[in-house]
Amino acid sequence: MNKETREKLLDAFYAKCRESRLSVTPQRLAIYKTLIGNKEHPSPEMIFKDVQSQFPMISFATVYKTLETFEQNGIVSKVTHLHNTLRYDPMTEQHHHIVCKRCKKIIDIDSTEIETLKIPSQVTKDHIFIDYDVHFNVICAECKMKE
Amino acid sequence: MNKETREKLLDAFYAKCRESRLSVTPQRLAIYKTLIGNKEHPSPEMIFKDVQSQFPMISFATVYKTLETFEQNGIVSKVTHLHNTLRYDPMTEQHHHIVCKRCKKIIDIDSTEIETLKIPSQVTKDHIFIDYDVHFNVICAECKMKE
DNA sequence: TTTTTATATTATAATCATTCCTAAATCAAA
DNA sequence: TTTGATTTAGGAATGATTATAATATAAAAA
Ligand SMILES: [Mn+2]
Ligand SMILES: [Mn+2]
Ligand SMILES: [Zn+2]
Ligand SMILES: [Zn+2]
Repeated sequence: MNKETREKLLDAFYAKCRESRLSVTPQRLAIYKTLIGNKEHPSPEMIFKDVQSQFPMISFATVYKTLETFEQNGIVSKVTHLHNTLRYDPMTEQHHHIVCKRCKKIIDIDSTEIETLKIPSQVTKDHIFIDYDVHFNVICAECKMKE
Repeated sequence: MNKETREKLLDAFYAKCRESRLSVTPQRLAIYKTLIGNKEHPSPEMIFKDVQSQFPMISFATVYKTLETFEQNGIVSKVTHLHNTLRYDPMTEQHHHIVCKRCKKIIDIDSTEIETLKIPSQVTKDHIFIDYDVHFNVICAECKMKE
């Protein structure tokens, strides 16, 4: 990643923080800098270790909290859905799901309702393709009402 | 769900167990029966509670182990991906991922490589649609080599 | 049917990721 | 600068999952 892209992303970070009324603390900046250009989709632990080298006093709780805050303000995104517990399905044929972000309800999608994706060459090229899953993230009717 | 469908699923269960050399224990049968026709995509805890009512001595470990065994033998499937730790992404624009089932490596897919899905009416009908994610599950080159 | 042997189960302890808590520190608005 | 709100560090607490080891059981063999 070149210097200008980096500068631009940093500027955008400051802008978003201002917009969202988030203080730009040294910890937050360090965490964000660790993420810029990071293609690993890192876990909180990886980020913690990374930041720790330049910032020995940082705490785990800060990393978790900061990432959560960043996500809520559109500064980073989460790759993992339904993270807190395992969920099983007796239906083993490929099908896809609607997932409520609030209550974690999972609903099957009618297979006829969704077109089949062509597998990108990037997938087949270097890897053994197994299958793919689509999650439609929503706020369900019940959760919508509760607002 | 009618009786015949149920019978058929149970027969298939016995067949799969025979095929995979899995003993059909009362616990396994009870767990499978709980799953038949279950549309909730239940967690191990939900399954445990359900089975417990007819099988008071069952242990949590049995439920976990059984579900894992079932999954490895194609008897049930897991809805949750990348379940054990959170993973973050500095790129907030919608894009999709290749995920290695073994090492949990996550790779971005070139947006130009994948067509856009039409949002099924089932999704928009009752829910507030937010976005969707596609995970291509693979065994990556490195993991393939290690075999 | 009995014996045998591998496999499965239970109960409990251990682990791991994540969240909670609180006093102290820091930020930014006035 | 003062002030009030926000953020942090550090450690304890929680909750999900996994490991362990002794006992029980299923199913293959005799
Ligand atoms: Mn399903
Ligand atoms: Mn990504
Ligand atoms: Zn909901
Ligand atoms: Zn891999």
